[in-house]
Amino acid sequence: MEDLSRFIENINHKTRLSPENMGRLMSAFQVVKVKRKQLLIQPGFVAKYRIYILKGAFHSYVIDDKGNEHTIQFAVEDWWLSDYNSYIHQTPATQFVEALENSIILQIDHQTEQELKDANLELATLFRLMAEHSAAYLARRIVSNLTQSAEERYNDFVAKYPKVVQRLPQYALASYLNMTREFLSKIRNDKVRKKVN
Amino acid sequence: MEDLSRFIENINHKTRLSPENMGRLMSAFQVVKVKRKQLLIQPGFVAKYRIYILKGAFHSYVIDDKGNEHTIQFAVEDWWLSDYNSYIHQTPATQFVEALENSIILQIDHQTEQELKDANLELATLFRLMAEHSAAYLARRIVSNLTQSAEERYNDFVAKYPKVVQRLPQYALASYLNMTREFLSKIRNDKVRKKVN
DNA sequence: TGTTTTTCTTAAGCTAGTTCATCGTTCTGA
DNA sequence: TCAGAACGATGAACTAGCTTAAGAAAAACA
Repeated sequence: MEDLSRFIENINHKTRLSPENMGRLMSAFQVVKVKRKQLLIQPGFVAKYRIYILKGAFHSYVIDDKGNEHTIQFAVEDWWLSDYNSYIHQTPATQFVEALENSIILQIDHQTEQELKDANLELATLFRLMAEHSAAYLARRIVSNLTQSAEERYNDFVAKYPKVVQRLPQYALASYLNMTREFLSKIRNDKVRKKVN
Repeated sequence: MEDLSRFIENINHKTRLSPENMGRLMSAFQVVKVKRKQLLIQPGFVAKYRIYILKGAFHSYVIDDKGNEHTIQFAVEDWWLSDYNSYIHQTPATQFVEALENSIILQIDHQTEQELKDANLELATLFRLMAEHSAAYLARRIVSNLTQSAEERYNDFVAKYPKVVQRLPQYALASYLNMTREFLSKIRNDKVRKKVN
């Protein structure tokens, strides 16, 4: 049996649910084990699930016309993840969602989520807050992309998620930060050299 | 009196409201006239209003450490606008929201919106859908920034919003598309030359 | 445990996009 | 209606970040 205390805390941190609603919510999710490199979402298929990570790490990415991979999003323990456009609008996905480690997730399918949203005000509020927080987070990321240099974006990411950085493959972090892996390698090693001198 | 038919349509397009809820929603907004160059939101102040544009055009922008202006968002007729982080979390804004033309807007203040969200499921659903659509839109923009070249971003913008382009100052569009005004000027004129040949 | 595959580093050459400076044009507000 | 300010075009010099290539290190897995 998995430990769901942090999941419950995550929900309660957004809005207080009655015991009945919390129970209803909990039973709407199913626990799934996922092997490293396994794909949860693939371009062309509609994203059926919204995912919460109990253990492990994922990234979502697209592959552009030239065949280059671009990481759109990371997620580790206690983060939510999906192909947002595909899940919300129930249209074919454009992103891959892939496990970076052997992982354990909770997933809720779109239909069930819809029923919860329509069930009562408390549950509707929960999902409204999730969407609002997502939008606010994405807006901050756009500002960062428009205003910061590659090195600043890297420094900020390290400052914000020092533990996460060590678990991510460098090529995925580089493309998430909108630079090549080679350039990220250079930034990191220039930094080390400065410290030594 | 302003014509609110397109506003009503905008709402109905998201979710069907009962006549009572539509009335309640409508009376929560106030009509405001705004002069060109007037600021609706300024860094340091909490964004009090969510804005719907009846007539006119706005952009939101930040000013970075070096004093450079970066347009974050445009909005014309029938678009919604605010400093999303500031409005949702009621924290001090980081963005300016400025009228590009003499405009007429509808605005709802955060407190009133909160009351509507808490009033009943139908209104809660409306605001949930607005947040979900915002998040999905922002996610698409992030993908575009990560995968496209400057010229591709420009071409896509023109293809999507051909009418809007003509109303925007070029320097604002350039920074929205994450390039300098000079480079956008070059892209445009290279394009003209190609057509001539 | 060894071998295969994936990831990371380094460096040289390159280019998409920037910076700076100047000039012509178009607003705009009094 | 006109003077000042804001905006856009252009070109030359520059640079942040990319490409390519090849070897070293690390991780995966049989």
